[in-house]
Amino acid sequence: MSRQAVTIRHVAAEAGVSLQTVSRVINNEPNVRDAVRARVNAAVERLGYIPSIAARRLGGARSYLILALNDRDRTIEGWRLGEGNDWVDQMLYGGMLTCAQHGYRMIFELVDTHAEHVERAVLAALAALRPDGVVLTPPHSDNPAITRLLEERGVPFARIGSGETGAGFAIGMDEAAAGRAATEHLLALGHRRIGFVSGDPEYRLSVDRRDGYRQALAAGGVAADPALEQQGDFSFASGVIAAEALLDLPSPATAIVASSDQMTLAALHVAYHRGLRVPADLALVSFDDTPVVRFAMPPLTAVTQPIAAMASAAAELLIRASAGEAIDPEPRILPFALNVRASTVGG
Amino acid sequence: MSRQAVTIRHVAAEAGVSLQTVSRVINNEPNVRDAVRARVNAAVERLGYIPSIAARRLGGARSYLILALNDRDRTIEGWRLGEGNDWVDQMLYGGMLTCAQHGYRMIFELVDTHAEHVERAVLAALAALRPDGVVLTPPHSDNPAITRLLEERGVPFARIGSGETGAGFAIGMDEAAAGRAATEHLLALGHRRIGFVSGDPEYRLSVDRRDGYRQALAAGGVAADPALEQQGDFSFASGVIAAEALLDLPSPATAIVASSDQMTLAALHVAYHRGLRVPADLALVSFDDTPVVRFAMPPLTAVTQPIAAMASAAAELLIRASAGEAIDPEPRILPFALNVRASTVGG
DNA sequence: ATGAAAGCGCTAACAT
DNA sequence: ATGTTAGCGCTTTCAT
Repeated sequence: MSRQAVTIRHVAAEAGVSLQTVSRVINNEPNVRDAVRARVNAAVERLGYIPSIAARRLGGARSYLILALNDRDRTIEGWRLGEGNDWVDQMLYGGMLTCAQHGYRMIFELVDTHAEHVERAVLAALAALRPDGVVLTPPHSDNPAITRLLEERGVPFARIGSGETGAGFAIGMDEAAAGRAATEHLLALGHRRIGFVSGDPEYRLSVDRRDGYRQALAAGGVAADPALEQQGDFSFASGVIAAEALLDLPSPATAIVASSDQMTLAALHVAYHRGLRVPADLALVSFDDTPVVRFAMPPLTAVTQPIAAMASAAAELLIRASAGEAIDPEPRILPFALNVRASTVGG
Repeated sequence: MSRQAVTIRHVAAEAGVSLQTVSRVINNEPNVRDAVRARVNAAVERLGYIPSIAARRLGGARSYLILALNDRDRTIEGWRLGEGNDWVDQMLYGGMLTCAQHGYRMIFELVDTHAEHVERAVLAALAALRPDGVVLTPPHSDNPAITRLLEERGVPFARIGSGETGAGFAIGMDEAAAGRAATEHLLALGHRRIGFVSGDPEYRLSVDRRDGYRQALAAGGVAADPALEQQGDFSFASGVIAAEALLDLPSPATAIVASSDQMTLAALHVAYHRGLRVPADLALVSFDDTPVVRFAMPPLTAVTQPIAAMASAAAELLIRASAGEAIDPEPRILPFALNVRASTVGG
């Protein structure tokens, strides 16, 4: 299939108008009489005409492509391990479908945030694809090397999971509020020794969630104990170490909030091996709410990130922005949910 | 960013050669002196030149795009439910990375196999993207409306999970052998009343797996009992019904092979509610080996589909085929694995 | 409201 | 071995 079956030229001939008129019709531009418009649309329908995205990009200013950039190492590791992390799926769920609704396509790429030449990788994708917009996911969302480059180039972009102001559309959830909600839930259940396992500090949300935890303790009149705060990196292994530490304290934690499902699963694992009952001896609250938490024994209470909704909002904003619409640059804060399950109540 | 920053023209000027020579160098074509080639490559490097994929498609015959087509309803349902099905992830894992290695990109699209106009949807994607190859996944792989269309158009395509011969590269695993292996595993453990829950009959593999089950029983000298064969559709709900039926038999099943993780999880669920111990009272073997089986209690013995490997092979074949290479049309049968876990042995 | 001409960044076919 | 000439299928001026 080297030549396109039906081009704008065929449609123009079929409808008896110029190429330009066909172009106007398929792009919903003004200055076409209704009768002509109908005639062209009929010809498009009859011939089954679909514009070539390559030609549209080359001729005009738009590519009808939205580029989604994910962290290479973490994404591949997730795929390789098959831990059930569905970040990518949820992003596609929200992003792809919204793009499709607007006649756009989402192209998904992996970029290594740590490479000396992040810029090279991003520039290569920009040059090859010339997307109308770029969706950044953590930790790219707060990577100044990337955001600066996009800003310089004038490419509209969205930062998912970032509450920071600055160039690009920030779309996130209130991570601190989520940290508070998780902690308040445990306080309401009567817990006073609540441990917190934070995530990779490279991720801004790791700090925000921990701050929420501290706020909730303070508001609940519970003195902060630095020993109850452990540093993790989202991984199962780091969760094991953190949980061991929290349970080895002279006055051990009776509840743990961990910043990722894998770390919470690790805490569950540690509890099991110590003969602790969950939630009776140790209550657990997780973050992310990936599928595995529903299959854990007991199922885990967890904070849900609205990933699909964030991706959808990002795509929508970028498409409107690239169409020249002026858009409110304020950060969009999307609601999270705390799904209460048997790791904190009943069981 | 309406105009491209650096084009082939800039490179040509920088290197002091014609556009054509630059084109030859970036496409690794012959008839360029080493000295000139080096000069051009230096200019490319210095300017950070990356060819526009749109221009390449328009000018030449190749788009450097591989299109992967998945079933719309099932994929979206999987995303919505968040059951942990990682088919899409594994496909991207194998497909995207292999494409990237060859300078290609994989574009992922959803097509409803049931629509009266499947052809319309596929044609639209072909016309808009003009991919160099198409990867079909079940149930598209065996959908004649799609394969015929691709064949007519001369678009190279691969059929993942299809053992059937015909146009396109068939890349699958030996589903019957997998059904046999699962059954033999149970026979070896002494089971004689082995139930089988098949998947959606629209999927060819559903039939193949069941045939393998029958073959293993026959080879093991166990008489087939039609009551031990239940029809499911891959879903949890259908698995519950099937498991209830198998356990309600006058002579109930002591082991069940179910054609999807969700159906096996359903059987586990039913067993739990009936107070049956797994594997002591009921042994379970699953198909797919998605992440959730590792988190089930007990973890499930399961057959692993080599999805990433199949997607990788598909991408590789299509890229080579679109480069004009003559390729052996024989089906590629990739190895599966039976991961033995506590739902059949020990506990 | 419509059309004609030019050109986007590349590659194919044809020179040389 | 290298350069020149035409397009590819659209959108963008600019005319009318």
